[in-house]
Amino acid sequence: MSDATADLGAALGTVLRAYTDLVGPKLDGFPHGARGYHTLTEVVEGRPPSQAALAAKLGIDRTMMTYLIDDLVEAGLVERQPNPHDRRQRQIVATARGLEAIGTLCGQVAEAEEAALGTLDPAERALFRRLLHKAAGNGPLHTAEACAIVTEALEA
Amino acid sequence: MSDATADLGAALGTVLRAYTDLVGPKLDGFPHGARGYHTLTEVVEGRPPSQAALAAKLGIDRTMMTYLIDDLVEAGLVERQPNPHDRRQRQIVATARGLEAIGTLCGQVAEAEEAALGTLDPAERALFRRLLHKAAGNGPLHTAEACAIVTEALEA
DNA sequence: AGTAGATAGTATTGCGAAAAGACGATCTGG
DNA sequence: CCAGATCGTCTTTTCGCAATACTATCTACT
Repeated sequence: MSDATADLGAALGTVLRAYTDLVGPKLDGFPHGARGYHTLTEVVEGRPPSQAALAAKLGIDRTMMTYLIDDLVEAGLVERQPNPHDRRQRQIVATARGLEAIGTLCGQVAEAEEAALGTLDPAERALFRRLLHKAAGNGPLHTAEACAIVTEALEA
Repeated sequence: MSDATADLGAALGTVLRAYTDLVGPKLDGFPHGARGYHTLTEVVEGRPPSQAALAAKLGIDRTMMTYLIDDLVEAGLVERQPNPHDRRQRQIVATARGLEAIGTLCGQVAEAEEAALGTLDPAERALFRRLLHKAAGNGPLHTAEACAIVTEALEA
């Protein structure tokens, strides 16, 4: 038994608050703040997703995704492209400007994230990230490539 | 550099969603859901806190705390008691019924929390909890006592 | 003492985000 | 070819939450 302390939720909330407090300001001008940034990140890695796929992945309603994509398009960060295989869907692809934005921001965001884990020493932070990713059901560190993908794409 | 993957927020959100999806139903009838439950938990451990202290700890506005406490009082789970040292404050104390409620629920909540960490094996879950608590700035495992405190108090 | 400023709790108001429902377009299975 | 499901969009409604204001009380400074 021991550690099943039943207050995981409270701690989770506290850390999430630290996250939004520290990361939020870095993403101030960004369309929908952290949510918009996460969306763009999700667009970059992997195949161009449909809006429904994005909504499912980010856990938001598909009716919201419409407006979110609207604003990302308006900011010139992504484009809607028809999917030839299914004309109901719109594939969301990042523009050059979108890649550039991530390239600029991901460093600052990573920095703020580190600060949000301030009470953990570096080794613990890395371990925490690893466990968190696994808990989120993402591949071991499959997400680590987001920044790499961007910088690589920018060079091309 | 290595692991500073800048998507801690997304993973955090995913895990939090799993948490609310699994724990939420268990706390369905509870006054303000998980938030009310966390509040009551906070009330039980440590000295009877003021409403402002609770609000600060849980990261919610003090204007909300009024209604939250109102509903907990109405449900007979806590009481407002004047603080003799500061007559502006109301000390929030748990009633017998409140203790009983936690005693009944904390097991179910802990179970649901474990499920929310489903992709982690038991050893990883314990480690994750430990790191999360430290990241949240709570003492090493100071929170582990909540359940223990309750069961102890119920025996008295 | 006495006054000014801060803090605790409460009541009221207004706003903005998000879900619900409906709709046309399109795909899939029988 | 038809029924049902899915995708994206639009409209409407709901509701949580913060901002504001007010009273009572405490604290600090002079």
